[in-house]
Amino acid sequence: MTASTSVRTRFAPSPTGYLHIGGARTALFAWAYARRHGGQFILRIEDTDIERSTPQAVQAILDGMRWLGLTHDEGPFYQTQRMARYREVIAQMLAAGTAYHCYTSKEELDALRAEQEARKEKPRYDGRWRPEPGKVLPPPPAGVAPVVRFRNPTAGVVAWDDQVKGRIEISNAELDDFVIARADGTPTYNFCVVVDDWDMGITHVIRGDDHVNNTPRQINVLAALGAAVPAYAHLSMILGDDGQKLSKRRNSVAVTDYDERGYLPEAMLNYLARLGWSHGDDEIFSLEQFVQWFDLDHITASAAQFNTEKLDWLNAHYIKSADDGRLAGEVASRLARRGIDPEAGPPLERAVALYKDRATNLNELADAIEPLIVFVHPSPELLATHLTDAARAALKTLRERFAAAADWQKIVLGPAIKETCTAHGLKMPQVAIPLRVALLGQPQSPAIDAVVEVLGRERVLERLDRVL
RNA sequence: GUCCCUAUCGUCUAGAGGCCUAGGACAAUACCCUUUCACGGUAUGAACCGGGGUUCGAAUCCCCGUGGGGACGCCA
Repeated sequence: MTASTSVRTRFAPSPTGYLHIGGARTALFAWAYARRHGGQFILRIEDTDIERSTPQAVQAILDGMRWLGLTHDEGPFYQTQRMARYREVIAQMLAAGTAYHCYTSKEELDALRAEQEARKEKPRYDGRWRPEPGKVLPPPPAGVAPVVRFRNPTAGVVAWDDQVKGRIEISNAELDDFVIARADGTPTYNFCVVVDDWDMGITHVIRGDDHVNNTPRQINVLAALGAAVPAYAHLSMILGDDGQKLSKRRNSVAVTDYDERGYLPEAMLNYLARLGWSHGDDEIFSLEQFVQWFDLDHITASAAQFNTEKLDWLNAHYIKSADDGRLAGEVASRLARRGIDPEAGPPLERAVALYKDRATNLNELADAIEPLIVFVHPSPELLATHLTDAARAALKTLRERFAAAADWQKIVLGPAIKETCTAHGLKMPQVAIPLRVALLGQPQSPAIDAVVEVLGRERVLERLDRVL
């Protein structure tokens, strides 16, 4: 393996809510890129907005990352713990003249913005406190704490080769001198990101599409600092199932909601990997395979709509191929949450093996297995349609055969059912369906001999006695 | 309003000028398998946003529209 220059990527959520689907995919791609190149993946918590950031949200993000198995190599770093560093850089910039104090009040700014909007112009700071050669600045108003603004270049263009979107060029004339430190001295987001990416040696910034417009500003600050400019890859957003922006009202946005809803993390990972990225016609692949294949060249530039049906399909696939012991554990905890003792029924591993081919999620699997544990007395309707006199007679015969069966195994139970059919002049479904109804309270189940076997003799006889 | 991004089946996508009468997958439909329901298998229908260029040739390149998204904060 060629020791490539060490790649360093980061995931930098702000802890104002849960780890949502879009964030999870961003994290996955940044993580995979670092893994692919034997680099480092850094987790950074952007909590400078103290009003909205909460420790619970930090924990929720950590939980989501852990559920997906996206482990970081460094961090988590917290921006609130790096304030001294930001202040230091701001002082340097002030001294170097790449930043300056601005005393414009919020009211003045509002008025300026209103004027510009009235003139149908793009609202922006007009540079009234920006020092220029030969320009005489007014004396600072007394008692006004200034903000610090970045002295953005006025000429030329900022350009970068976005790894997803291609070359993007923005004229400096479009950019204004943005605030890097508030009047109270705290640094702002666009500034912190730059210092952090610089200090942390980030080589590839893989982040959401919504940051494209911040990129030219960040590049300018990086240049003012004499820092190297990382590569940028902007991922387009993920839309909800309905084609609308993801919203907490309509969609499950927290990635851990999917855990609760019975999805396996590998299904989620596979789905997310394939949403906005492709490797030819490949649809199903492991995380390991994904890491080997992942590259920035095959990321889609346009927004993608989340499709629960496809996620369901992948989830069903991964459930089918999952280890029975693991599934039994998942089902046991889900049953326990419903107040059902998972030990009270047949061995869960055997039940899971019987049902896992037909479930699209773990909750459905638990639903299917529940009647093996808790007897569901058939409804009067089911009794009336299925437990006809002929069926009852056959089931009575069957009960005796089951009671006398030498061996409680499919190979003897299956023939016992078949022979009972013949003896009563009935077709297989005419006995099998009433038997399902009697045993499980429902007319559908996996192969009836297998169900009878897993249920065990005692339960089968007891349930037959209760119904007949 | 200004700037930026974006546009292939219902959905996710393949496609980087001829391999495309556009491929795969989910979903849909039909059939097969079957001891019911599923699973599985097979098959079918389904798309290059519109208009101009460039070229011998365009889904692929350029321009203009249109649609969608984003940004324009002492939010992140």
